[in-house]
Amino acid sequence: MKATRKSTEEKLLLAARRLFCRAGIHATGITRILEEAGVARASLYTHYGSKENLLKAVFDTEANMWFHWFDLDLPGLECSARERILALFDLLEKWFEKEDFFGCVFINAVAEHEKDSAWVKDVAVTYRDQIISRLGALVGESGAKDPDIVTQKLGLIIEGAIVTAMVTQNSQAAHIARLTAEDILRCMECSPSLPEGSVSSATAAAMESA
Amino acid sequence: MKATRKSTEEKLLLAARRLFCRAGIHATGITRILEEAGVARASLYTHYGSKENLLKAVFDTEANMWFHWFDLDLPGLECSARERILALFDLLEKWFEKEDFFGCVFINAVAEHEKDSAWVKDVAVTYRDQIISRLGALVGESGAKDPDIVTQKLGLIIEGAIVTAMVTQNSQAAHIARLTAEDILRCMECSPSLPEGSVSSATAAAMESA
DNA sequence: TCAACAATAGACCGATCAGTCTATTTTTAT
DNA sequence: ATAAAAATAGACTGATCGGTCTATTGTTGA
Repeated sequence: MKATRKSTEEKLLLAARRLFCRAGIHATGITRILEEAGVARASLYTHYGSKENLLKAVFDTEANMWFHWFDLDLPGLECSARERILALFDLLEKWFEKEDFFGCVFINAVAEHEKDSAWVKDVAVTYRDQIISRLGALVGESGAKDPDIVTQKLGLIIEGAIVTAMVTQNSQAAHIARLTAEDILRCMECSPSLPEGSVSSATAAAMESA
Repeated sequence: MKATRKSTEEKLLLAARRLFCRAGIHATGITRILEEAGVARASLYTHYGSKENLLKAVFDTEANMWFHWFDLDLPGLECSARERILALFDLLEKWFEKEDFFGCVFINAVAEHEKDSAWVKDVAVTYRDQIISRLGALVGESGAKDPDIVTQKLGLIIEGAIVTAMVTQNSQAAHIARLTAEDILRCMECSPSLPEGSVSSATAAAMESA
C-alpha cells in the first residue's frame, strides 16, 4: 500500500484502460479520457505522444496482469500443477468481478480494428503467444499425455470465458470455464475419441447456409 | 441456385457485413461500404436510412445464419442428439474457413460499443439468448443429467472458438472446440468434481494484482 | 528567492465522418 | 415508346475527432 499520489501518467493510463474497454477504442475520444483522468489535454501528449501510444501502454499493463498471474501468483501456490491450472480460473473470476471489467482489451481491440495488416492485431497475437506459452508450461508440468492439445483447449475456454463474461456481464462464466477445465483434465489420459464414430461425413451435406 | 441479379439492398448488406467484421464498425466509413458494394451514396439512405439501421440489418442476417443451423441444418442430420451437438462444430469450422470470416459481428460489435446502456449490447444479448436456447434444446435431447450446465459449457467453448479463430485467423479452433465438446459430453454423467479437493481457498491468498 | 519544470485551460487546425441535396442517367412496367 | 421509379455521381453541411499551440499557474529544488 503506497501512499504515493497517483502520477499524471498513471491517471491517464487507468482512465484509458477503463474507457477503451467500457466504451471501445474508436468510440472513446481523447477529451473523454482527459475528463475521466482529470488531466489537461497537453499532458497526454507530453507523456504518450498520441492516442495510439496510449493504447500501446494499455496493452502493456494488461499483458503484465497476465504475466503476474503466471509468473508470481500461480507459482506461489503450494499445490499440484493440475490444481494450479484450475486456480487460474479463480483468478479469472476475481477479474470478472471487478466493477470495471468490460472484457479483454486485446480481444476488444482486435475486434474493432483491421484484421489484415494492422499493428493492433500483431501486438495482440504476440502477447497472446506469450500467455499461451506460459499456460503450456503449466500443462507440461501436469504430465498431460498430449500437452499441446490440452493447452489449446484451455486457451480456448479462457477466451470463451472472457467473452461470455463481457457479453453477459456475469462473472459466473469463470465458474463454467473451470468446470469445463475439470472435464478436460479428467479426459486428459482417456481415449481421444468418443465411443460412437465421427459424424463429420454426415455433416458435410448440411451446408449451403447464407 | 438463383440466377437473379443481386439487389442494391443485398449488395449493401453483404459489403457492410464483411467490412464491419474485417475492419470494425466505427472504423468503417459509409464511403468505404459504398465503394465495396458498388452502390451510390443515396441508395444506402433510401434502403436503410442510417448506418445504425444497416448494422441492425447485418445483425439480423448473422442471427439467421445461426437459426438456419439449428432449425434446418442440424435437425436434417440422421444421427443422435450427441452427434448433432458435435456436428455444430463442423458447421463452425466451415464458417471459419470462409475467406471473409473475421469473427462474429455480435461479439465484435459489443466489444467496440458502450457496455452500459447501449442498444447494441441489448440486441446482441437478445439474439445470444435465442441461440443458447436452441443449443439448450439440443442438449436436452441428448439426455444430459445437468443440461443447463452442459449448455453453458458448450456455449462458452463456441464463443471461445469464434474469438480464437478471429484472433489467430485459423479455423483449427473449431476442431479444438469439438474435441473439448467431446470431453464435456464424455464427462456429462460422471461425478461433478475432480478426485482431488478444490483449491479455491488456497487461491484466494494470491490476489493483489494490478 | 528564484529559476526550471510540470501541469493547467482552452482556443485553434485540418481531416474525416454521417447524412442531405440536386441534377442526371438507367431501369422497369405498361 | 414513354412515363414513373430507381439508381447514379458528387458537391455540400455541421459536427466531431486527434493533435498543436499559447499563455498562465503551480510545484520543486538549490
